[in-house]
Amino acid sequence: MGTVNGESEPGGTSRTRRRAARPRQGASMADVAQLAGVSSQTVSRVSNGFPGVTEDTRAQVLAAMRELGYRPNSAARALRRGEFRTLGVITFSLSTMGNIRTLEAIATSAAEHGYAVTLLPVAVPTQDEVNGAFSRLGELAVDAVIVIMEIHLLDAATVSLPPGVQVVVADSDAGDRYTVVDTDQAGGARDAVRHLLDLGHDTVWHLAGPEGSFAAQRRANAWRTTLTEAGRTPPPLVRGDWSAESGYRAGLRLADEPDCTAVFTANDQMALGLLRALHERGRRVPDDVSVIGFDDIPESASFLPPLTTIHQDFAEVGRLCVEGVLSKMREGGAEHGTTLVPTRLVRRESTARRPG
Amino acid sequence: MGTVNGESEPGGTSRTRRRAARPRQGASMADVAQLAGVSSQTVSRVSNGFPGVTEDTRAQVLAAMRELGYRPNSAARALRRGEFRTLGVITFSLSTMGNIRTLEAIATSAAEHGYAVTLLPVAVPTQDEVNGAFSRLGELAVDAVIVIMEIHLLDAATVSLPPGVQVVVADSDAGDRYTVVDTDQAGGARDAVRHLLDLGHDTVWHLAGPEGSFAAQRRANAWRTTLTEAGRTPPPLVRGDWSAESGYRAGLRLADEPDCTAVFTANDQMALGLLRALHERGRRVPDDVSVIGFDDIPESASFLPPLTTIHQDFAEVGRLCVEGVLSKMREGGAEHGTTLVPTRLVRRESTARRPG
DNA sequence: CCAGTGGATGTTTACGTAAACATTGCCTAG
DNA sequence: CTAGGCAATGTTTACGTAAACATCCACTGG
Repeated sequence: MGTVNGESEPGGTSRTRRRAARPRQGASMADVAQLAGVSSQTVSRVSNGFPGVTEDTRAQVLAAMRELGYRPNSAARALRRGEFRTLGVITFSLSTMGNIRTLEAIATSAAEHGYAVTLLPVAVPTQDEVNGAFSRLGELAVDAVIVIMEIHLLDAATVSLPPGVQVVVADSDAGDRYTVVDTDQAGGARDAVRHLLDLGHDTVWHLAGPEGSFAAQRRANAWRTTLTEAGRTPPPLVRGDWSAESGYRAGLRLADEPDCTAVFTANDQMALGLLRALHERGRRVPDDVSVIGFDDIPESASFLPPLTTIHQDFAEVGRLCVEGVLSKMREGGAEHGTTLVPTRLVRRESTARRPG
Repeated sequence: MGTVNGESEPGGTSRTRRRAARPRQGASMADVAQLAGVSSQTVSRVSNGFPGVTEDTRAQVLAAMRELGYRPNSAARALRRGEFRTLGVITFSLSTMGNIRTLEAIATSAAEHGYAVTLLPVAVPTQDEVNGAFSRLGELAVDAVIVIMEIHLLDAATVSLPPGVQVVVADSDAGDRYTVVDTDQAGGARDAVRHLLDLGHDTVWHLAGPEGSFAAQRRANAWRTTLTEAGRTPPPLVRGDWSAESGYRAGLRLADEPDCTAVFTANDQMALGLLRALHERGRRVPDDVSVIGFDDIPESASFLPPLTTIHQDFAEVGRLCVEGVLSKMREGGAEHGTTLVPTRLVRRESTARRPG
């Protein structure tokens, strides 16, 4: 390590020593300016694409930049401009496909706006962990934050944000306290139930997600409400845990319900398990039982039969999160509210008119 | 825009105007220092937990920090220290489970080392896009880069990194040109084949991944080599595209091969489809046909029957990427090489002794 | 009793950039 | 022909932090 410096050489100027101490520094504006024979301000103008520079001068500066391999120092930029051009994303693990797709869309959309994305993973969804993520945030180089997290975790956290840092929350329904972007869970569930009622089914069974999940709860509520409003009696709720395996177990039970001709499953994975159980029990889909899912994961088009489902536009959610947080930054807006992203019914082959 | 300034007011000092122009700035060290009645250097010492500060003074400074809601400005810090404490991750979309789990482990591990993670998504895996990501990187506030990408995409790219930025590549086999951390694909495939041979099967069929994938290629090569070394004749290769649907189609074909008693599938999704096809054709697993997968996705334990598979430790890959890149930064090492993360055979119920 | 020592704290400075202001020189209108 | 104006470029300064160096003071040992 020490051998690199060559400190034994006595004549080293302080400049040389500094360089040696921080070898990763590249060329600065001053270096480029000197080589190009202009002032550093002109280099800055070229670097930022500002007007007021002759074509000749610009070319000369660009040449010098290339020769020195100049890269603007983003720390100095951020310090000078007072902003980092970076968005922080707090998310509880990347375990669900929806979160990931949302994150991906956020990253892409942020890049389009010239923003980078910094990830703040929360390993365990405890209150402490979430609090920790938010306080670490204070020291982090971000201008705004997007939280992808169910609201009950956020609720528990003592959220204290650095001044001037805006927040948008995805996957939540706390529109009264935060700016929220979310899929229209209720609308999607309503469309699913209505689709089955329109096909002539007397009622619709529901295979719900776990109790802890607000998304599951909202879908279940909308299912119940829609049935009640249509004058039907909601059958007993069947609960899974989002997994295909839990859908399979639920399916074995539902296969034994003779008057069960239509099932709305709270996600596609559980629908997959359900399809398998019904198939094993000799209940044909869609001839005997219609099944509709939720999410429209890539595989659902390849299920047997291809699954009718409710498409969620995660990409749009991510995009709106970014736009929302950027506009809040510009306008300093503090007002809350929820932006709902509509779902779309995707008709495939797992639903049909009521038998008989 | 101009209306915000209130420029008509004549008496505004330049200081006031500056504040108004950048309202998001919080308290600085100077502010804390003034309130605490100490110098800003002392605040710096407290902020960084340096010794040489009386307990009294420290308490006073901390109180002042709390009162003003002081947060260190990370841009100024980065500028001063010459490093960002941030790792960049370049990845081609977050479409595969493996990449995501690796990314998650990277983020967690980086956080443990006091580093943040910035995401550089490459929307389309074209040469231009990859090049673009690498050049954007130059302006980005990162000290080092981890690339999660198959090597042929990286190969095509004209990779020019800013000086001093170290790189580690995951999911690749270019150990001669980069520092690589990867799952031991060949070892895993070999274990899978040997497991089936040990169970008495004459030979092992292989349902491979798509031709474009190096991971698929390495698994297929190891499959062939292991069979040949054991003196068996490799059956014709069957190719899928990683999807369950392609596994199902392949399964329908394999079900008609009477001497196919053992199949090594290049991933668990295809194994799922294969299981379904075999079930439909009345070929019992594992009684008639043994099936082994690769990856050990969470669902595979719930397949019917639970899938014997090769566990990939994505978390370990991510962790090693971070450690590797950090140690390269410390030591300025330029030497390349590949670190292999071992796989593990997970015995469940889809494999059994050869029938008859 | 005083020089010496070392811990606590203060002062100066530079990091690289870009805003604000200053200067130069050429072109045009009167 | 010259004042005025504008485009191109240069100079100064501050952003917030932390390293390096300077200072102060209390205590110790001879």
